[in-house]
Amino acid sequence: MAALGLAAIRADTSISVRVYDAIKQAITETNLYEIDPADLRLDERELAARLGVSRTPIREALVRLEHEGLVTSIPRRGYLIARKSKAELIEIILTWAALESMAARLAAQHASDDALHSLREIFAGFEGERLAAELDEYSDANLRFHARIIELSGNETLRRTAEGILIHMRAIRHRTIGENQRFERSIVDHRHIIEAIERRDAEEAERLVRDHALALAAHVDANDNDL
Amino acid sequence: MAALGLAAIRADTSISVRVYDAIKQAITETNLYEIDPADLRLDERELAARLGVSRTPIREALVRLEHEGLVTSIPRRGYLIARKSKAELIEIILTWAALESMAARLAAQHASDDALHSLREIFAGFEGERLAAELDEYSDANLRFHARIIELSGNETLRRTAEGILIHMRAIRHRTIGENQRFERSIVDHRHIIEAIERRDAEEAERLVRDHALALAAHVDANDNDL
DNA sequence: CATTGGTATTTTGCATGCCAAATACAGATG
DNA sequence: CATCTGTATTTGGCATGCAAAATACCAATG
Repeated sequence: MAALGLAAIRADTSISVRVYDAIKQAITETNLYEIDPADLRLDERELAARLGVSRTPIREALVRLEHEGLVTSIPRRGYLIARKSKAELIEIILTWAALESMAARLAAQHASDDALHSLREIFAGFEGERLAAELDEYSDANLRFHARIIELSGNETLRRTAEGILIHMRAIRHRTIGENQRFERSIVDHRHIIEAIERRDAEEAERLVRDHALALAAHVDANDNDL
Repeated sequence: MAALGLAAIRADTSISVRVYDAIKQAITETNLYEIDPADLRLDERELAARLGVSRTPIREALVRLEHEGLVTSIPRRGYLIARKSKAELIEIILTWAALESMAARLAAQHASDDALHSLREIFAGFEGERLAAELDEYSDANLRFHARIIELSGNETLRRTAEGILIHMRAIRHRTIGENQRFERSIVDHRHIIEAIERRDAEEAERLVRDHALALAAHVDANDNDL
């Protein structure tokens, strides 16, 4: 009986988490900086009507999203999609730098060789001229690389903490990777990071990841004045 | 008219946030590791009755608390106060180490001299024998010190991210500070950290804060086997 | 006596209704 | 014509009701 190895069926897709996912995805896919400010407003009743549910799960989802900083609540006025100022974007990058650099340290110390190998695979196929041609795909790989370092730390608390910030990093990457020759610098940095982790040099891996992120912060600070 | 300097009255203490605060405080003040496991259960109706409100704000508060990791939700079963395993406590300390060390770097770079001065004031009066006598107060000062470093970073995103972890740190501190001669080591570490920040040595401040936290993690790992 | 099957009870998840706060707007007033 | 005031409308906050899921309990059966 117990030999069957059945996985528990999870009917845990409650309406409120589906609403949460739907709103989160909608926000992620929208370029927040090119839409009418009036569209930033999230009307409970309208959301409920469009998703075909009542207002209760909508409100629960909005409470969660507010906690992640994706929406802001104005008491008695409702919810707005949160646009980040340039100063806030820099704060986000620095916070991410803190978490990812610690993750790199932990990954170098504890992750298995097999797990580390997955880091190289992310960039497999992105060599030389292909890089510039498929910038969009590279930008995705870029994000996956940094998220993977967090995962390799094996620290679930760290991962969950970083998860709430990753979505904001996504928006930043898409807006900065295309500029000048940042991707050349980027791919060199990544190789050095991988090498440091693979040789189990925790201090160096931590330092490289932090400096890589700090450079991004400095870049956003110097450019991107249209935020 | 505008000369009166009136502060906007904030009726923003909605019931749901007051419920949130009340439950959070109740959890914080309880020694989770010495109570009957049956008392870990949070009954929506009971909470609503005891706080004199309906279940709606209770649920909103619980959703927030779940996001912070203070309670866990079991679908269709309700909410439980989350007890942390020893492994989870170590994860929490390492995550805190990541955030606080970055905060120390930023504080050394950007905080004003006046602001930095507040770091010394926290430990004013804790000298020599008074230390051992009033361990409880020292433990509080200890926490305020580390929280203050986060604040001095001037990074609001970092502060909010760390806030959700601080409450777990509180539980850890209370359980470890009393052991052997940790507080002697602790107060020396703190002095070095303050000095590094004051002399604007960002790299060293970051390193000292991180190592201080890593030492705590190692201590919990080696001792505290009764978790 | 152990185990299974069914029923009652408890409890969460969602829907809906009401109320109060905030805004928008129009009319009045100087 | 500008401004102020009162009213209507919109909208979020909370209470409550209902249904489904999960458990607890009990009886029936081998």
